[in-house]
Amino acid sequence: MMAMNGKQHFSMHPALHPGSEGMRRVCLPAPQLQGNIFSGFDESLLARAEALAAADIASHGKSHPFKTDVTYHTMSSVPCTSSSSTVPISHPSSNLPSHHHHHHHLSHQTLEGDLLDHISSSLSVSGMGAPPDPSVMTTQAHQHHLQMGHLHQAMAMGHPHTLSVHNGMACVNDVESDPRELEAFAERFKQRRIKLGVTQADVGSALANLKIPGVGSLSQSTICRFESLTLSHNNMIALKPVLQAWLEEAEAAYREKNGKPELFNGNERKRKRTSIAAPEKRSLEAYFAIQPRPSSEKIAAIAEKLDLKKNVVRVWFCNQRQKQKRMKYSAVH
DNA sequence: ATGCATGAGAT
DNA sequence: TCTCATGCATA
Repeated sequence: MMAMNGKQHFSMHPALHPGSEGMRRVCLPAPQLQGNIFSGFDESLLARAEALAAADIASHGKSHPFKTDVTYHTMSSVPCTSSSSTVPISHPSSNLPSHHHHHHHLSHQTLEGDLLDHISSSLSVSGMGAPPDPSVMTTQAHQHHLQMGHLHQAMAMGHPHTLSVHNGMACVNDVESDPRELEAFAERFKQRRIKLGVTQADVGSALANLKIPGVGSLSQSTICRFESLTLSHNNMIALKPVLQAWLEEAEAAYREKNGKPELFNGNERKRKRTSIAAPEKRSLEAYFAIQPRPSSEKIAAIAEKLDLKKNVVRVWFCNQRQKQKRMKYSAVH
């Protein structure tokens, strides 16, 4: 069940962001300086990675007749339907279909296997979704929230509720929410949301009805990710008060038998999503294992080898990094 | 529930 | 150009 989807209000990006003063960043994310250990010879490692990926494919016994299975559709962003263009449609379609040139000089001559050892180990690590390099994650996912000053302000005013600030030493003055607290809340939230018979999409739309300054609607995706804790720690912290506010209001309305005005629905969809074929994806993962942050040149090279658009590869790496950082069961629990 | 993408702001 | 918060489209 996840049929109806109808959200399109937005307008919370600018307000949600830190603003411009120094109200946040009490603690900065851990500086991820890794993967550079190979900087000297990552070129060859990249080549090896690909070879490894290929071997991996073979070992899986499902080699493909043609590796150029890239099945990306071109996205045709249809402006908007005449009626309500609430969507900030202004995508100048920054996707310039720069046709790939053919002049790569990436020597992928698998020479031996001395390096394969540690490559494969790192491969298996990242491939299995294991904790991504503790040196980068540990601190990152624990303490530092304070992000949307506006949001917090609004929440604080609307709800003298307070959550839990009984700590020996408070960071600054913000709500101290540890992972467990969030996890618990997320679970409660989902449970009660379902109890109310409201879908994730509904919640997202309904948020706009809260009239909280700087808070607009959210998508089903975001609500879903909140419930499953697949958002960054900061994001979770920021969204919690808002969702909590909604929950309280919704339950109050429920008791009064007041059906919440569900907003409207009516969204035209027209857009195809790029899909990277399994073989290519495996290669990307192999590359990522040894170099999560390839340079522009390397990205270009990889893109060429895999016959993917450079931008697609770049975005893939960005998303991969994000996933690696997202919460869930990070470290401290 | 998740993959690929956009955009604003930070570097 | 990257990071981060989010979203559309889709499995």
